[in-house]
Amino acid sequence: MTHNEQNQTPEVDENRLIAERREKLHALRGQGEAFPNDFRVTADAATLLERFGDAERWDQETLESHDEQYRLAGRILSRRIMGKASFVHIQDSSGARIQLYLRRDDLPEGVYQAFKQWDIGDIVGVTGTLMRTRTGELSIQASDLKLLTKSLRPLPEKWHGLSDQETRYRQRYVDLIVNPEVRDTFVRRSLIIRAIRHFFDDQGFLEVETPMMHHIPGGATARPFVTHHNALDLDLYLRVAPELHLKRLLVGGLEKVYEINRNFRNEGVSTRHNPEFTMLEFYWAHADYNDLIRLTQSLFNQLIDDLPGVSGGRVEYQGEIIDFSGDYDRIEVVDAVIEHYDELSREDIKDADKLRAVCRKHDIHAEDGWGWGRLLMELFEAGVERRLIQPTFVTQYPIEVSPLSRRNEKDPDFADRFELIIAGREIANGFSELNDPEDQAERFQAQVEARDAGDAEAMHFDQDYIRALEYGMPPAAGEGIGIDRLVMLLTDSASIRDVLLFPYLRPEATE
RNA sequence: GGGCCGUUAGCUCAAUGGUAGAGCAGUAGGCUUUUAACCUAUUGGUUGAAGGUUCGAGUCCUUCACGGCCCA
Repeated sequence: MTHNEQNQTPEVDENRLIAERREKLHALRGQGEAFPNDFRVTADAATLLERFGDAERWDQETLESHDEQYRLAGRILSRRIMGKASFVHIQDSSGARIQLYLRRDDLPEGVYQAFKQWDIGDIVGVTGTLMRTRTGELSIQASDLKLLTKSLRPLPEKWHGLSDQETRYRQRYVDLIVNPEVRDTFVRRSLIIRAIRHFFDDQGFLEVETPMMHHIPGGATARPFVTHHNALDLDLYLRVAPELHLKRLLVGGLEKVYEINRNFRNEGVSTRHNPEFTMLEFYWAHADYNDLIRLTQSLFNQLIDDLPGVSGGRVEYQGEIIDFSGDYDRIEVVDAVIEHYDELSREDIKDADKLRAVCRKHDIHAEDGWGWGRLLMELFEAGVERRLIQPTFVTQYPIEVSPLSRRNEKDPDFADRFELIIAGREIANGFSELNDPEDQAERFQAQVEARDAGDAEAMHFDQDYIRALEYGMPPAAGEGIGIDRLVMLLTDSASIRDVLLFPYLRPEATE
């Protein structure tokens, strides 16, 4: 028995197709270097198709006189062998597919014979000139061809491709090879994140990195993952949010900071939740939540405008047209709830018994220990949130559910906080920051009491954070934007798994 | 956590409780402008796992695993 059960057992799914390819590989080993790395490309498929794609301007005659040699490397996706000539489609690093025309007599001695033994999935290097076929497809007429990597496993079928969701997520590398739209999604994700960085850099924010491993989890109400440091014999938590560290930086005088990084929350997995996910958080001294709203709106206006394929700030998401242009609607939580629940009036809002009764009436989950603030939010989430399709800033959240936010000066039971709701989902959450160390200590204490009463998501008391506030944190505002959910919106993806290269899945059953 | 659906050849899918099949891929042969190339022949299965019912189970029942969708 192996002493490391985590490591995979040897391959057991070796089938006949793989065995045949393995034999071809063994033959290759006998003929010299089987995995050469001396082929260098001079062109890529997308660029050639872009530049020479116009069939009128670049007809066969013009291409012949162009007479330039190109070297491309890519994976064979399909083959049509017609005796002493063949057509092959390869897909290269650009993601585009280009056809090769191979004629025995154009290639060095023996190359064509060797090629006929190669397989779909093999990676090849081709040297040749451009041509246009009788049916008008821009192709490369090969003068040389080299096998760069032998593929041992057959690719999914050329026509139906790979559609099994589980295999697509588990073997994303195969999904990326055969489903071009998957590649497009992740290219777009990268563009979005780059644009966000660019925006914040432009606004004078400093990108920082704060710890992923915390002694005291904090910054969000969520269950953390626990891990263990062996040498120090110490339990550590994977961070649920970077908030408290970023605000320590405000104390330290880094007054405009942002971080784009992973958070980890120990909760269920669904089409909207992955145990690890990417969050943007940014903090801005001498600004309040109204400044954040303005900044967020300009971020979204600009981001969506610059995105390829978007016009007029409109994006289609799952059949709904979402308009990101202009100013977004604003509504206070209380107004939204009163509007939606006829039986509630403004005077009832701080009446927990009344709210609890309304929850019961609408079959909304409510726990005994919850105060009016928490109940109000349950009513909001159950009845209102999913109806907010167009971007909407929902403002003024109860203090009970906002343990790190600054109190509203007119009604200290509420926080100067907002969430940006789009397509019925929370996309951003921001607020004026609480920088009163004594108030913060009391709020931590309330969280600890909730923990003791059984709320596993409640926060811990972070003494060092209080100490930092006691040195004085400048008045500030801060915000978090869920990158995965944003990318879902902007790639029309129904599931968070479709915007994560390697979404979390349970381990595959072994044997 | 609950409900519904799914898991059959490498891939995509069929198969009234009664002989497990097709297309693509593969293999062998033919074909020097094809493009889901074509023509001929042909290989390939622990039907997710384990039990049960039955003369007989891919199909019915139970449990489990994994996945999808919805709900909390």
